[in-house]
Amino acid sequence: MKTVDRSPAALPAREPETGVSRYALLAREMRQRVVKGLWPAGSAIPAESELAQEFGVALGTVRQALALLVAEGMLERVQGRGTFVSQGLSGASMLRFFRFRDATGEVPQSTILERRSVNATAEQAGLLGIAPPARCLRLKRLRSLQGSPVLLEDILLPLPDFEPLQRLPLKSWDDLLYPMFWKHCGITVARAQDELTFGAPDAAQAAALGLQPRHPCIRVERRAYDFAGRCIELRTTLGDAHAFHYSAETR
Amino acid sequence: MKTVDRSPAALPAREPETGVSRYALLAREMRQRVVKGLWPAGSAIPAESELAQEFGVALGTVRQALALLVAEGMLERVQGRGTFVSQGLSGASMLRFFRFRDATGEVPQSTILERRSVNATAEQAGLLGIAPPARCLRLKRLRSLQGSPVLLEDILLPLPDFEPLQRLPLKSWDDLLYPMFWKHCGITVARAQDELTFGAPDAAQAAALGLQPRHPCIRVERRAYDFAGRCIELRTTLGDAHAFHYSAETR
DNA sequence: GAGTGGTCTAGACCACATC
DNA sequence: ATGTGGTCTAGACCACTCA
Repeated sequence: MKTVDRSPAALPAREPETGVSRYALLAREMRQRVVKGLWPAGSAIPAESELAQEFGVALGTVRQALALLVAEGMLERVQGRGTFVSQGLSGASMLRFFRFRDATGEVPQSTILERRSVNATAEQAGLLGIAPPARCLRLKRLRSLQGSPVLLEDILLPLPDFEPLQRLPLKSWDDLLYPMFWKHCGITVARAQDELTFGAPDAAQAAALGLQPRHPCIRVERRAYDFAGRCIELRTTLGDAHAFHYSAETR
Repeated sequence: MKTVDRSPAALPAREPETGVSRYALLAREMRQRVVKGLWPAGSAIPAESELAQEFGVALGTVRQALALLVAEGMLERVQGRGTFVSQGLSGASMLRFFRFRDATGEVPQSTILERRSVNATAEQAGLLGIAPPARCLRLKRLRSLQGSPVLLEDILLPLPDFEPLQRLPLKSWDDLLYPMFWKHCGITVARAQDELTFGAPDAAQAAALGLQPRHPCIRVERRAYDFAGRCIELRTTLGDAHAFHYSAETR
């Protein structure tokens, strides 16, 4: 059987050395461009045809790489308009773990109870990937629906990345935190990992939530990451266990 | 600009009438073949090239349709071997919502406490899509780890589909239910929807779990569906809230 | 109308599994 | 050796968005 003489070059489907496919390499390169800020969040990336030309591959190969990054949540495609770098999670609301009456889809009001800079514990510093003294911004935040407190949050953000939030007047804080991360600190939240457990609040926590001491609560421990995979937030959220309601699908 | 004369026919990318793409139509057809049993669970479906020939489309179009069904969990592809119809969920273990000490990854032992045929309530019949008198098989089942009861389940299965389980000697029941559905009733569980809430057990339930009356519990309400989208199981599971532990990712 | 992503074709070669 | 899915090419046309 004769082989076809392809021009300009008959490249193998995979890198012979590493065994990594070409579209996977493309995806890796484009991921780097987002992480390094060459393609900022919200901006449009070059058209498929341009990318194909730049990387010297066929259109279909570029599309395969793009599909990977779309599945990861890093890119978003809009027919007729272009391909855009994701702005990251906007809310990732803790409210999805709860169901409070007469409050479906509503954004709860936020009150910052406390804002201090502290040294993270060794464990926290390890999770955040920062070295001692591991300076952090610590927030205590109460979230309310129709005037009633529903969630109490304890948030740890590494400094100096979140320095702008240290000075920002508490009055000008928004109800949603992640858009503020982006607006004031240029930080995008790409992914959040939540661990739910059952537990009781301490006396102060119960009081802040308007609950009896030792009232059963659900505790959500969150770790949030940026597109580089770096942990950029540690958060503990407490809410009334009787309001707990979560829906999970398996397939 | 001249158009290329493609043979044998220049079909449009979409059905002009419906606006549905060709690969979506292909996927719909193949989905039907699985639902109707023409392609039974676990069997290999025809090769890509055969499908392309049968449907009169290019290979890439077939691949696009297959990718859809793989994403749905209906098909599984194995390089070099072929494409197979999924056997469905094997476990979908309730244990993923809990963390009992010294028991990670272990399959809990199952004991059937009760097996009766009952009439479903109107609500249950509606969910199961069956008409009155809505005969069902009702199971009460205790699941234990290292001899200690951990989960109490109340399961409702529509008759006559699950008739074989009505007669099967309780001794020959397996620890996992879904493989039994398939083995004895030919029913595949494609998808399960779980709703988690907080609540207290009644006296009998607490006793069965070896807990104090009113001990805090997590309640899991499950609806399981086959590939045709029909609900084929209603289940309520109770477990100690202190053992509750769930991990959720947002991206 | 120009530019974007979405769909589709008709091939080719590569890597893997099985006999 | 044969057959499978996985990767890749170099085109074409379609549907959508926006200036």
